[in-house]
Amino acid sequence: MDAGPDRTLSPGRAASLNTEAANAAAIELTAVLVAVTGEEPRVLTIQDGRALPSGPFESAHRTLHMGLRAWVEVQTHHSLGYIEQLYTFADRDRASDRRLISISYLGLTREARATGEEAPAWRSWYRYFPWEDWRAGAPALLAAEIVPRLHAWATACADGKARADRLQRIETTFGLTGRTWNEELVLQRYELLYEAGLVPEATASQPVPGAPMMHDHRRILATGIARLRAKIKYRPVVFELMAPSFTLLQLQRAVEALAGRRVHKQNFRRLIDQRGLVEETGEVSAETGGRPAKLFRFRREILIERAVIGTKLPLARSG
Amino acid sequence: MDAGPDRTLSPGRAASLNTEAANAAAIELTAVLVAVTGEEPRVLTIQDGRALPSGPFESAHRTLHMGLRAWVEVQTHHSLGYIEQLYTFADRDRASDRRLISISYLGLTREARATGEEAPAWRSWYRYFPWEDWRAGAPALLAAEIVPRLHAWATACADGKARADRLQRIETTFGLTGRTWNEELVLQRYELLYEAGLVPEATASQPVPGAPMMHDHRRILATGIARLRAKIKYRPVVFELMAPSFTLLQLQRAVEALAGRRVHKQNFRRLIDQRGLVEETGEVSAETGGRPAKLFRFRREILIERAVIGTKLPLARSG
DNA sequence: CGCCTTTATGCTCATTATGAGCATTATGGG
DNA sequence: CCCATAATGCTCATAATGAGCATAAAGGCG
Repeated sequence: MDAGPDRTLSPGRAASLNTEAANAAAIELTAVLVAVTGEEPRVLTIQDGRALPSGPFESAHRTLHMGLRAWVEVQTHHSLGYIEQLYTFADRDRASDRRLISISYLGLTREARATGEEAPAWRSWYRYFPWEDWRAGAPALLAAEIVPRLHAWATACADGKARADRLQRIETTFGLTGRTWNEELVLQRYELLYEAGLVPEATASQPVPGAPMMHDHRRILATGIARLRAKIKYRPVVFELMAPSFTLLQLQRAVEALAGRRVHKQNFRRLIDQRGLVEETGEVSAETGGRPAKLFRFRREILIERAVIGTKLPLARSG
Repeated sequence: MDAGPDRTLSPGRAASLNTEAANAAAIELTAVLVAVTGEEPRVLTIQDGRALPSGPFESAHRTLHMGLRAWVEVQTHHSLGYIEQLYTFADRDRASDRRLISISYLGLTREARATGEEAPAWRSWYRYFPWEDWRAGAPALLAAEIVPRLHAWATACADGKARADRLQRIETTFGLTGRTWNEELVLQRYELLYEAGLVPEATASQPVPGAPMMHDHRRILATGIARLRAKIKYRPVVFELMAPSFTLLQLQRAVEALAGRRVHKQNFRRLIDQRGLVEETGEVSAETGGRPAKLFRFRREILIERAVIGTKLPLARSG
């Protein structure tokens, strides 16, 4: 968009000016497919966990949504309960100067045997972001390694103003000194680490723990996790990750897996039935270890009954 | 994405398979630029209000954000305070079977003389969505025309199940029979009207009031309005639309203009200063008609102090 | 000048939402 | 029968939210 003041961008001129752009750009779709299995949030990967499933943009389907949905259902043998566009990355490629347009999607499903030549596999997303799992308290990794190294990076900054800014960002995104941990800042934390040269994608030397991915796939994954962590608080999307019937504790564990933190059990239950999100199936599950738990199912009707509802998480410090 | 089960989408194969796709797709950017002037939410349009500024995707800038920002600043002579990606539409064009990729952005700024050969002009967004302005109560248009015609459309449906679904959607998206109006459902309402054939974009006969736009620009605008209405409730973005100093009533009017509804004055003030979003400039404005109002400025520091803050609107039925 | 209109501000109150605990109830396993 | 493990039921204190009432400060006007 180099248009000067007299070169208004307009649909009418798009066709004629577009030739160069269309030839210079490559388009691909990238999917962040999430499932929760055994209290772990998992993401579908390929290439031995080094990439998200993605590919060229070509489809007989009328919309991207429909194309993606069809593809995922073939891959996972499960219907894709929920799908949402994440972000379109269209930055000029540093190497080739070619423009790569990457349209990313977030999809929620249930885990199944994925098949394909690229060895698709479900992996816990905390493999890529170990510092994001606070379910057992603050990860030791943070105080032991990440924060000191971030501080070192900030302090090494010559310019005083920039140094103060960096310190400020570290404090807020990682919830230090009095501030609280905000589980939604997944992307900001990753980008800070990237900027500080502490991830393999940015540097070769001495990265912080956490498996890397090809291209900017870890950034896309961070975007997906952040979006999902925000979304579960006001939309009943967790249910797309659950079996048809489940106990309230199973539901709670799924939420905790996604949020990376514990919630207060009784308050969680209060909230769930206040909103009328579930109904009893009439059966109970005896496999819980203690008193048998009632089984519930999601009241899918409410998706149409109310357009926007809340499933706010009652967040707590302890379990 | 016609990939069968054994044709995993992968980055590695993207380049080779991509040729056809790249040639078949045209890429353009579309901007929803918003300002608030004289208690009206306004959007920058071209072509006598029939289109949003948009154009081919070609830029010397490294990222789309940067390119868009530079372009808008040249056009509006104002810095673009806030910019965010809205959505990427990439549906197969009904006419040409060519794929048109349209990446849309939402930008907040302040109104200025826009110049250009396409006659850019700021227009109230309620020109395009007259039913979305509830500041003076429910628009008469709704009960008089829209709802009856939607009901007629639903009732004309032969299939009983589909008819019930349509009625249900009408009730919830328009907040009928006991439900309350949800100002965030801008897109859903527009799409319902589109489906019912009540907008000029979908049909030639007897559309409902509300100016149409070329292509799917009114849909993009609806997306932008919806996003902004949601955002002002938890992010202090309104300030990007304000002059450097303002009275609390001016701030409130801006929020009301965007939300399309009135808020409770005292509660609004309580909330604003609870969050510490503003500070007094020390001056007062005498042009308010009554008692002079203190002038405030946005405490821009808080954008870094806290990563996520709330500017929840205290919504009320009356002013 | 005193009254009225208009807007700015300060405060109170009822209700609801949220964060934390305590207590009791079922089951299966020593 | 005692225990550990969960599932559930309830209570309480505090914060957040929706509505009003009351007072203060200007300008316009008879």
